Amino acid sequence: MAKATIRDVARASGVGLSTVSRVVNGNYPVNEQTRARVLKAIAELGYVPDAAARSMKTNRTLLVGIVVPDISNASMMQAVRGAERVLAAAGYALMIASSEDNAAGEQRILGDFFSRKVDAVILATCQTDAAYFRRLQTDAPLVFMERGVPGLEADLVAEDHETAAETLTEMLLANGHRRIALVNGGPHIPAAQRRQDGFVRALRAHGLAPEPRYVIRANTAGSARALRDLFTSLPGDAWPTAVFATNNRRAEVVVSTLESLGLRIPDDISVVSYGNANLGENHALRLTYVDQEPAELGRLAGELVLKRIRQGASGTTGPVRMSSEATIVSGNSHRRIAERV
Amino acid sequence: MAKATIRDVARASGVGLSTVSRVVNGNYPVNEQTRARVLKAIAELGYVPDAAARSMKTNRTLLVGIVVPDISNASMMQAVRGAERVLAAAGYALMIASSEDNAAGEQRILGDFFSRKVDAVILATCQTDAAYFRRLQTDAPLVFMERGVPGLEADLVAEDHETAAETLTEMLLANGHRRIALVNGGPHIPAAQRRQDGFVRALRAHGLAPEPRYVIRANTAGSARALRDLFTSLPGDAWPTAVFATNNRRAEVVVSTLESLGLRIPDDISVVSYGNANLGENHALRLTYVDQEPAELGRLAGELVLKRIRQGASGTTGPVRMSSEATIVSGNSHRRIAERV
DNA sequence: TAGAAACAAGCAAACGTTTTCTTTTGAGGA
DNA sequence: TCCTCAAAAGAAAACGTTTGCTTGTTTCTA
Repeated sequence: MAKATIRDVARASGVGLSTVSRVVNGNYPVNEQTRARVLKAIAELGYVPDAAARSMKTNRTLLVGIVVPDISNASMMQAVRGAERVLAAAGYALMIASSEDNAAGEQRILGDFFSRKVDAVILATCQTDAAYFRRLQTDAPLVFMERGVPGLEADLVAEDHETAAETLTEMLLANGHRRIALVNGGPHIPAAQRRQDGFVRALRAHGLAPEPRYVIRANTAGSARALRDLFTSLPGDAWPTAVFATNNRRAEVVVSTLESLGLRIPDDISVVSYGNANLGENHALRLTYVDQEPAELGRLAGELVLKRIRQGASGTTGPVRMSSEATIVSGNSHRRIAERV
Repeated sequence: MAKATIRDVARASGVGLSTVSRVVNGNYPVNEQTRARVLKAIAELGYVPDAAARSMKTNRTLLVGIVVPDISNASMMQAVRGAERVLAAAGYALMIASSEDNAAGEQRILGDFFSRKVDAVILATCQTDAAYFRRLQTDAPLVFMERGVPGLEADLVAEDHETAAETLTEMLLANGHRRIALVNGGPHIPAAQRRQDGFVRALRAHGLAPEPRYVIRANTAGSARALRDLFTSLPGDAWPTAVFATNNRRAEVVVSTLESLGLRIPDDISVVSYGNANLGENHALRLTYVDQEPAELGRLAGELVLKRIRQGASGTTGPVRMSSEATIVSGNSHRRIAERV
């Protein structure tokens, strides 16, 4: 019961090696009777084809590598799960490694993956060396997830921050809000910038200009302070009627800051967020937010990878950019207000 | 620049194939001069050994499979991360797949892993078929994580629920508490039973018997109701002075139930928990809890796997059971009370 | 100076498949 | 009855390594 090889099966069923191979792979016609004999032998010997030998001949490993900055980050892992679902269904297994948000680590991992001849790689990169990736791209399909590389022509699957933020802002505007505060991350964060662009675009579409006083850009702790300052420094009738927090951590501090100022949500002020925040089991508030659906993102990445693998070197369609559609989950943290003249 | 083989390197540097192999693997002495020549050729051709061919000869893939029920479960993934760290350092890559808490899925995955000749498998199983696993064990080291299989002699890395619960209870007792309520899951959950055993053991060690009225066993929603009933049905001087919630979800409902009863934590009642609960960004309460340290668990699993791989078939030490040490994180949700006579 | 030991490096045989090419077999048509 | 043709199955050559065995070249000892 050590390890049965194709040879053993051939001997046991009295056929040649090629016949066994054909039965296993089913890519050539084989007589029904002999097929049955072979299958029986396979079952009896518990034969399982050796993946290494097989991929040496076929040059395919049925292996897809995936690199993420942090393997314990929940949203990343949901994306991985989405990708895993579609890849596993197609017979691909997933190799995973975490770069620990470290360019050197990422390169080490990619080197390992490529020496293992993965059929493709999904990559949430933490570096921006376009030349490096251009070299890699020639070896196997490379699909970027979540973060792209400036100046690199490559497949990218990422949420559409701008449109999502625009849609959410749109909704506030449609609910009569005109003075909307944006609590956003610093300008060096690309995603933050894109979300702000969407926010501004929605305002502009309504003929409004973003009011600089209402736009906060700071780290999470700074955001809390700035928001408090905003409310304490302005007269009540100049207060924003809604606050847009651009990520979940910010949403949490926004809620607690507003509550500590004695404002009730949504009666006194509406709050919406990009991404769902955890307000705690007991909080009655259910946030209105843009659902990021990382699993959907992963699914897209997985399907793109499959497509690329099937295309092979041929039919080099140009790089593709895909986004999951932004959906808004409506909670009870916002309300319609009377439009002011 | 297609794909350089060892043959190309040999030709380019004017040596035999074996010499190149020896340079690459460094397991045989080779003249310093020729080694330099070979290394130069390797660098120039961008030669990378083919993992498939290599593992066909060596029967090692440097691949470890890991199966979890849910790839997006945070604590599982922290464990995976812990394992990944130590395995990556030893040159092993990780194949991951999620069984979706489904025995058939798990077997499909394991079949795939074994046909890929993984060097070992780490498994958070969701099935209990000991015979099935006994067969698998002969193929490659199999280390169970978190959940074991009754009746199976196998390596198991799991938290020591009993000791951890005992230690936490111990701490309450040392703080003068004598009437401690346990809010626990149903009896069919093995981990719940073990935690309760630890709880009881600590009480016994102090000459106390568990008071049945104080022990709640129900699902999360039922726990909330039962706890409320407990307090409304008992006279105030028979109330527990502390509540031990056996998991994070329960801790959350325990806190909200107690608060809704008008009890202040920790002034009126102490609360401790097995595992950290998320009380929300804004809650001033910081729970006292047993830290489960899943990453540590993963690290242990990874190291055990490495040990098993190194042992090979030889030195079959009996199956090992390891646990991470239980550490208590002390928050402000409990306090010392005056001992009663 | 001759012979033995020590060291370097090459040859070739695996490892377990897939696949091309060839052979065998049986059936159908003339 | 013979020939042709299709279908089925076998033989053997890869795929890119590792490694046991062998050969060739030094260097040291006597």
